[in-house]
Amino acid sequence: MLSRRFVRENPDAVREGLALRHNDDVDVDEILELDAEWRELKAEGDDLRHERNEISDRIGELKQAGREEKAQEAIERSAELKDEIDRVEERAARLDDELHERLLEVPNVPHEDVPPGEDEPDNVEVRREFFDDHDAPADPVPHYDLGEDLNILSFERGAKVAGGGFYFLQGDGARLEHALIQFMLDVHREQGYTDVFPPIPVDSEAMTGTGQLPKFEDDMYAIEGEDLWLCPTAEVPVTNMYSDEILLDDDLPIKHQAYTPNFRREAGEHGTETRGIVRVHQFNKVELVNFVRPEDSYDRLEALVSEATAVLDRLELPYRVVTLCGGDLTFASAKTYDLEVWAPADDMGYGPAEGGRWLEVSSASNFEAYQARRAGLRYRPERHESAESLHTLNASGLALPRVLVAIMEYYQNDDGTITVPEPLRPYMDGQAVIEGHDPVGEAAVGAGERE
RNA sequence: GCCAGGAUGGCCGAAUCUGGUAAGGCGCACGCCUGGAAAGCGUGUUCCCGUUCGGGAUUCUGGGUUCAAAUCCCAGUCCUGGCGCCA
Repeated sequence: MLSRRFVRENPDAVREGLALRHNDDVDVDEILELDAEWRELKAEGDDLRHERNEISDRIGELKQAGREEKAQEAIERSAELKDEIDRVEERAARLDDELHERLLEVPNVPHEDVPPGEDEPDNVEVRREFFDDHDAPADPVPHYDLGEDLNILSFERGAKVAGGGFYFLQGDGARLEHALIQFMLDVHREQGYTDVFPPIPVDSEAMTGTGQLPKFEDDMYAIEGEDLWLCPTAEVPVTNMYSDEILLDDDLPIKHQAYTPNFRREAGEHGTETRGIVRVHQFNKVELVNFVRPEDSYDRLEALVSEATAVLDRLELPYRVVTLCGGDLTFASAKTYDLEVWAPADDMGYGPAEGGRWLEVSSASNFEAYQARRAGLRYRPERHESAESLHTLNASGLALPRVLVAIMEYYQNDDGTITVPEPLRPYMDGQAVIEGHDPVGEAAVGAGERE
């Protein structure tokens, strides 16, 4: 969250940031008024308390000296003050709570590099890789059809046990998923990342620390009867793992990677564009989380993008990097780059001239001190006596299902098989081609092909 | 789940029984001292308000008793140990 002091001293910067985001839910003037009123009441309450503290000290002295009558007078005065303090502070506390709640709903102020714009089409392309002589099949089958043809994907069975938006990976499909996870973890370990495996349920405090709560409650799965939510992204447990701690200057930068399943309700997000495994309720992801000194965070953001794209580079999948415009920027982020992989099968609106479409597989964001302030993440800078907020960043490295989509569509062969990208083969006992599996059960027998 | 013990500053730790200035140590920063350093001495090292200076809050959290709570009472959270259950 933004600090009270920052909002008080830079209201115009906050207003401009909101305008760039096309956010008109936040009323800065109202917040400033609340703040001014709260400060006035706090000063009043502090003065009253000061007076009462002095009287209280005197009572002790008078009692010691045996001057009961004087002491009794002071006790009466103290009781009067107590009532007055209760009145003033009750009002102050109400304003304080209100102010806190309002501030939790103020998004981060975008960095000056963030381009104007309302939505996806306004994002600015930074670079594009592997397009010059790409090797996509002429007429690729969409992953959802191919996956069921090969019996490596089953949506019906997923829906049977958990409902729509869940799916089974089967046989080589599941193997490819495992291979990708291990491959990504190995790539990032080479880049200096330390592995962590976090708890999957997270509490409300953690969700508030990274900014998912209070605004985005509807996107999360809640666990009934507990103050717990299913992890929507490893960003939540990993960023909060050092909450309310003070790290040493020597500890920084910290680079953690975490593989976790992620759960999102995605209410109202179903349609042709999300068919298959492009937008599902549960997906695996390797997440990169950085804790850095404030002065290093923008250099780190650039490096983070390279660390995430290294996976696509090694897989030789066509992709591009875009800078998100103000309107597309997420709540807690000051600047974000999206990594979009090319899925050639479905020619949809959001895609390159070659056809197909862009699929976001990672968002690399600098949150500056926004999350650190909410989560209580601090460090002690060298040659400073007191602790201050550090900066946090994260990027997916990468979200699995969409990478799987890209592989299935980009590396599919004319005979309906899929070539396993070279770097993944060591993780699949050297297997080079996914040929699919025979269907299981009576449905297979009655499938019609035989005379 | 049951029983017992515990939670004090960046860290360690005293004060809790017996309510009245949160001791001391370590680390770190600044200053003094020094040719320079070490040692030593002093100041500082959480949050909030206010211009220096000051004031307020803060002993896990929330209530209560009291003129006054780290201290007494109630509830909760977490940690440790023991028992139980369990992949």
